[in-house]
Amino acid sequence: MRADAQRNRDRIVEVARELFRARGFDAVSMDEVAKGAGVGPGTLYRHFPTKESLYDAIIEAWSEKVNGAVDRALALEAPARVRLLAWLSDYAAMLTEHKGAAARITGALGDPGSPFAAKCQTYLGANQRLIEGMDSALRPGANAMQISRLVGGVAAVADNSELPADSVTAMLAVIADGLLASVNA
Amino acid sequence: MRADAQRNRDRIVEVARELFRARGFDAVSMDEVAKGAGVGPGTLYRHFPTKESLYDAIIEAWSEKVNGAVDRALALEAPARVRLLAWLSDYAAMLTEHKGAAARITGALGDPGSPFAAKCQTYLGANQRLIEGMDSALRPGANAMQISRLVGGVAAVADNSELPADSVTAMLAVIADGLLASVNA
DNA sequence: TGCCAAACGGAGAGTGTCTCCGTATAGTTC
DNA sequence: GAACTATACGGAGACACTCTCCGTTTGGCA
Repeated sequence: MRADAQRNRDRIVEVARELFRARGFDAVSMDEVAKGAGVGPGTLYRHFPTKESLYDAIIEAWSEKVNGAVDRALALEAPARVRLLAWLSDYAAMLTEHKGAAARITGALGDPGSPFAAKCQTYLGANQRLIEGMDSALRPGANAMQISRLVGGVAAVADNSELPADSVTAMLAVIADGLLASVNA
Repeated sequence: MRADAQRNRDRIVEVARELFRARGFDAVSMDEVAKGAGVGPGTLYRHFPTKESLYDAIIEAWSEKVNGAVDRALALEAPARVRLLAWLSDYAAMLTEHKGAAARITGALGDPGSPFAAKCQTYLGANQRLIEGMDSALRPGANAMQISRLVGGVAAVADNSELPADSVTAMLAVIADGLLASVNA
């Protein structure tokens, strides 16, 4: 890649990350990103053929964080409930870090054609590792996809309504206890 | 209201309901609704100043269904878990009846300025009635808003990903068991 | 220095929500 | 039934957005 192209790409990602974080995916227009980065719309679309692909580039680094969070949760010397809740909280926090991300990523969980497909695989894999690491303390039937969707739902609602952290924690606690419940009916 | 205006309004609502149900809120344009109802865009906007207000008119009748569902759940001669799950399932089913509704309504839960504010009050009231009718079988801290959001989150994910009914039921079961869990940590 | 593949950027196509305003008509009054 | 007026109609178009095309510019190399 030519030096000027690399420079422009970097500036676009930087500007877009800040704009998306502050105001959310939908509320920021591509023209705005282009103007903020000092390039024309054509240049922006040369680097990122769709708005979603730009978004994907922005959350690139997340995947790495995910596995770290699972490792931390599994390494805790604590009851299953605490370890589970630690992971769910980290997971939800990562999903709500960027406005609009939770709904978008959770919606892409079952769609191999999505631009986020690779990230979804990382997430699902992380949940799978957690399940295996917890040695069937979870209810029968609990699986990575289900957990991802449950937490994704909570995160999407939290993001959408800008809920305070303790509301989110309380909802995640309900889910954690539900996942740990021995089904009795 | 003049007779022709009433006729047009009725036709618009009828056409829009069918279009929204089939293809979802975002995928249907107002021009399309206008054309389908045989009126001009100006007429459509005369009756419904925003797209959301049209949506609100369409889901008008829902509120009545909600209280019926609570009554049915409370009247069941069955363990708390069964009654709770019955209500959560009904609630989620109503939210996913129209594509896009779950996220929209759940997002409006805490926003008094939303066009859906009245409907949200109905939903919250229904959940409150359920809580009171279940005589504190629920975990401490569970409240109408929290339950609405939890179920809304599941419904939004289900709607977004077009999940089969049994997946939704499984997720609601997790939430129901979580809500019934005696918090032990 | 000259070349050219690569990158740039802006005009504009296509689509969406919503508005303005001249025209048509329902309902009332004589 | 005719005239009148408030009400409703409908389409052109303003404005915003995503994304494309293509003539122009420029970085990197021989």
